[in-house]
Amino acid sequence: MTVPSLFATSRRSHLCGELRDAHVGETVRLGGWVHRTRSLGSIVFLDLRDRAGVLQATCDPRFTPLDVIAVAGRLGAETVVEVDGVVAVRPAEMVNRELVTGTIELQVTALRIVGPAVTPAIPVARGKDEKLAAEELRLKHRILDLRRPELQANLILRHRLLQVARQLMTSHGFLEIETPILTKTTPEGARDYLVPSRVHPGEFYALPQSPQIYKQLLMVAGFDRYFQIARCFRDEDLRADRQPEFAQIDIECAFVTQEDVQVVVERVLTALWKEAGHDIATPFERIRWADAMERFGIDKPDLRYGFELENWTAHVQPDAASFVLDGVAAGGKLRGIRVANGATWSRKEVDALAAVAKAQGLGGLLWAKRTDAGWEGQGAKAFGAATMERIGGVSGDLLLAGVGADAVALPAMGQVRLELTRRPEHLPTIAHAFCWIVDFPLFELDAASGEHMPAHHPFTAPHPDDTHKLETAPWECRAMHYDAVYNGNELGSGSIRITDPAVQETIFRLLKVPADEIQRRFAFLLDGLAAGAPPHGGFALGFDRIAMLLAGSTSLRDVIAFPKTTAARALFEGAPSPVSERDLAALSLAVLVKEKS
RNA sequence: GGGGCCGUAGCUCAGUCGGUAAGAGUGCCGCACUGUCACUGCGGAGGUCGCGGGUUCGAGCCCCGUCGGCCCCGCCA
Repeated sequence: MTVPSLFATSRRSHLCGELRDAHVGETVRLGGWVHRTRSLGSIVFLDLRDRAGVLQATCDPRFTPLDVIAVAGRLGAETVVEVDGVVAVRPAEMVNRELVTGTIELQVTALRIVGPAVTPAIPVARGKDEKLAAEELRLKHRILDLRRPELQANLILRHRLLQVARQLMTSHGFLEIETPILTKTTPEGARDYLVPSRVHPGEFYALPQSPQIYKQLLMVAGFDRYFQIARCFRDEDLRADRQPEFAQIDIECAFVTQEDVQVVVERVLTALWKEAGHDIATPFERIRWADAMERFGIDKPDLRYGFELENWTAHVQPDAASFVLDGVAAGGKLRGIRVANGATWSRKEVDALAAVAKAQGLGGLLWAKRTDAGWEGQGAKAFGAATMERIGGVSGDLLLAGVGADAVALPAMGQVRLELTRRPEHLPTIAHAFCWIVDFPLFELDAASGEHMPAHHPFTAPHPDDTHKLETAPWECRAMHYDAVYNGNELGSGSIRITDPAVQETIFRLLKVPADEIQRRFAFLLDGLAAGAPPHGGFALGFDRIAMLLAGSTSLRDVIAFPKTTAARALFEGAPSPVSERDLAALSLAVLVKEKS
């Protein structure tokens, strides 16, 4: 007898999928779902499935009562059964190498149907080339979809990652402290989910967009190192990598510098990647925000690829086309990308890239191909021979370029670069490319309103070297704000916070937040800062996104048990849904729009 | 708020130029089968072509609207 299974209960001895050669000869009792059946008449094979895997249970008249074989032969998929039997070695020629349990099988002696199942609306067991059901159906019949080994593996991985994060944080002296879900609007700038108060008619709680203010107050309260796997809610339009509710590994610590926080975050990420089977190197490369924009045209560069942006402005010669000269004279820059072996691209392929650049607001994408015969292409004409000479290139090169102000040309060329990295012939040079983006601007211009907004949130401390600019040139201030970036994905954001009430007031003044609004929204934070606040800072990691990346998936829905659709609906449970007039009245609410029929 | 793709049997899909009777695979039901592993063989049932309107002698196919799903922009860290 081997060691008893962790999963043994009064009704079973093991999980189906945990049995191995070492269990051969043991009499076991199992419970599981009928994954598939193969009835040969007198012999029936059942694939029994549970969260540990699939095991073949064999019903054979040599060891199985005939009435049991009869029942087994008519079992429908997804029926829950309990079986008794003996673990046996399979004959050598009957081994199934595709199953972890493929060298053994269960010789069934008894079988009970404990959970009859209607025919599943979408299949759980799938053949090798069989496609998944439409995602709409998978979300509607989520319990069936969740039975699929792939999603089981994803949620099991997610669990392990959560435990690793908790363990790492705890071992570094961080305290897990929960903060309210029913709270007050927070400063992230997304739309809030609101919850009406019954006892205070006309008043609403907001669900937290993050525990930002609470975690700062916990520092003021003396808890020194805090973390939480925090649920956050943002009422914005969704994407494959955005859900209306999501989890953050939320971190805050006192008496720290930016580097202290980064070390902790690097340790968390190292532990998480390790748990998923990857060894990564620390410290991560630090890239200043301004440099990231210059080199990659984006604040979350994918460092697995080259194609860095080049500044060719100084190469422009007087014989270049007038729109190039005018663009440069107006303060624009010439930003280019060099694609080795790109000269063989078709006009159609280049035009597709140009469309990407134009969609980003660039006037047009200039291109030039270098062949043995020399330069060709509209870009070569627009620049002129002298400029092309100075830009240089070797035969086979494709040069791509855009002229314009940094605010337009850099992001546009950054998107062109991203398109280049997506081409199948461009393979990543490394698997895991982490970096820190540091020295973000404190403010950014909001295109819609023309007003300055906090680049991160209004509690982010100005960079100490720029604090003196707060009065003279505030929009040039850099911030103590840093992002962790992985393979072109933003994993999280953090900052050192303002602890000087005078600086905080200056920021609010610059943002034109009216005094009464400051009082209404942030008094409890400002009072906290006045009550003796330690220097502090923190970070928030997007946990779902990390789980998605480590699961090798491209959608958050694959790592969330019950996710929402892109229209923020829950198809499985049917939320949101209308409520009765009575319920509305109790909340002193009235619905203005007609219900959809 | 905007753009794109999709919606035909339980599931995955085909359905040509608008034309007689809307098909396949799988699943489901029935029968046979003692070593299968996406078992096999034979037989059968199964359709509001998402929904509503329009054009037409005639619509799964064309047009308008609408609902739902996915992807993207805006928005959102």
